[in-house]
Amino acid sequence: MPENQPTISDRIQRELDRLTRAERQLAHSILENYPASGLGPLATLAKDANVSAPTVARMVQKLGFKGYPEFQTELREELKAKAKNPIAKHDTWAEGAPSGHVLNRFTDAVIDNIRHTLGQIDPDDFDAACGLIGDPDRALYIVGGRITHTMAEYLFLHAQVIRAAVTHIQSTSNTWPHYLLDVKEGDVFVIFDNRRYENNTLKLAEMAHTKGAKIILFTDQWRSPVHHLADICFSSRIVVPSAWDSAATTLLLVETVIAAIQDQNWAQTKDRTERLEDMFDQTKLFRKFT
Amino acid sequence: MPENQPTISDRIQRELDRLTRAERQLAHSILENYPASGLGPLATLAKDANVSAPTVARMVQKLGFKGYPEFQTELREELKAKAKNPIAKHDTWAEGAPSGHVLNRFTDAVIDNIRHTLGQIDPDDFDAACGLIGDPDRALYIVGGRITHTMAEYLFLHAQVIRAAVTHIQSTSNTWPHYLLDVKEGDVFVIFDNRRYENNTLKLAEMAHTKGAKIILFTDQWRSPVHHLADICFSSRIVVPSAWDSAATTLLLVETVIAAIQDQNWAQTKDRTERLEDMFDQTKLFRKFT
DNA sequence: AGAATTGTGTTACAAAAAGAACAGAAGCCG
DNA sequence: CGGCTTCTGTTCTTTTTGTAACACAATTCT
Repeated sequence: MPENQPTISDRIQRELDRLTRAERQLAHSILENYPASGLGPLATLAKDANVSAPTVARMVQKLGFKGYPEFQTELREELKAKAKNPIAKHDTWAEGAPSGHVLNRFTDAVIDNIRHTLGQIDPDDFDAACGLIGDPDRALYIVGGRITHTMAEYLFLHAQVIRAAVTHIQSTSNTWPHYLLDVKEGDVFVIFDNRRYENNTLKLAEMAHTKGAKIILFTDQWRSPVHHLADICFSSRIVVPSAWDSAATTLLLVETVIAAIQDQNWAQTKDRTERLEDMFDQTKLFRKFT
Repeated sequence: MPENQPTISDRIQRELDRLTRAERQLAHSILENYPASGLGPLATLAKDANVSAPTVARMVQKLGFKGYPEFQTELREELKAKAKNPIAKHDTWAEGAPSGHVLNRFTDAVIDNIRHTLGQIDPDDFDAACGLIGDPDRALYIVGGRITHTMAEYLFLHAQVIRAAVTHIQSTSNTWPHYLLDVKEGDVFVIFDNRRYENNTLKLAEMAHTKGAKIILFTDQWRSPVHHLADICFSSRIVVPSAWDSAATTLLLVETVIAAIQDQNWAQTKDRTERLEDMFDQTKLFRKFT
């Protein structure tokens, strides 16, 4: 007896399309901390979602309840049922999937990776790395390998908005030596290298090192050989129940770096973002007439 | 501050001796199905416990609350906190960094995103999606936009190893219409589209849809307009303390999909991997002699 | 671009709930 | 056993809360 009565949360999601803008906004607010927010007074819920009270009343009726009180009553019933259920579905991420489902196994592993990785990071290293990456007086080179290339590109795309003088190098390409021509002492290399470590990447790192560039390395728990040359090294746990490795933790670090350097150079970022938007707009206009 | 504030349940139990008969009766009724019953109207609670309404009001004041509404508010807060803490017990992820450090703030947000996202995924949808993506009889097209392009590429790189007939399309490129020439009914499109949703992506989706292709969409919590055309839609929470959005959750899903379809087609994957290794080796040999 | 439709917030009203005051019941002392 | 204290339920008032009606805003369609 899996009692798979659709929960109110399910119902909201299913009707999401049929809802209007304000109602959707409200719906998300409800799901945000479900079910607690739905159990408060209507007005509070409305305020939290930045919609008017009647919107709440209307949506609730759209969902098939007679009124807000009835909605709350069913929410409480649901909560009661859930509390009664002795099944500890608390260690399950995707509710409704057995705990052995790949969704749950994989997520478990990734969360674990994150915890381990973050636990080993020295905040000072991190801040120092952000200082280097965000420093507009140093040219920034971002290097990725075959798979890590995606991480490199992700960082590149964002760094490009935040600051000038950013270059993205694919170590797998034959053309990378060209990029090294202009490297000066004090320039910064962000290098991604996970197993299986790539020879090209190591060569590139050596050259950069010789030229006196600072090297920040993102690697895995076993550490790329590049780490001997690196000034700062972040190693992520990347093991997951799969034939491949996970880049999720690395991405988390990259995104955090982005957030940090964006804060650090906020004035500049804002300006550059606006100019970028302008240019996009112009592109669109241009397209219109073609 | 490990916030080991005693829960209201604790408070009730501790005060149990100081309560009178009717109040104790009520207290037990509250604990019976905690916290659901306490979140309903006062009168209901009174009736369920076979006491009068003022008894409820009095007891609640004895527990130190100003009135019943305040009691309820705190109950809701407690519920909210509880829902947040299935694993996020970690006040700080990066030990040694203050909890306000961007490393901790960001990680918190991402874990939260993961939790929300996974909680809303229908495992059947997920399995269905994997079935389609892994089906070697259907051509697979992977589409990304400006930023999501990195996700698309990540999936592409792995899918390519697992199966044949995989194509990676950048919706930002002008050349995408060419790729649609050979699309047949039953082919599969995996489309990534986060805000700000891209018009090109929508157009592309429309064409694919017209041709009778199956569409699997990875989008954010507000859902790209493509979702009207999608057969299966996964929406990730992507909000983080940054001017940009987080792709970490999306990546987690993508990696899980990869793990799933790799299991599904293990024999094939193994074969292809070996052949790929061979080819890499040959490349290396070739280089050796140049 | 204008008209019709749909969605949304403000106001006003009705219902309901919580709190206060009171009166009756039960237990506890002399 | 009667008077006192403590507890409990009923009634009434005040406040809060939900809902309905309206008018304005946004959107869509023609």
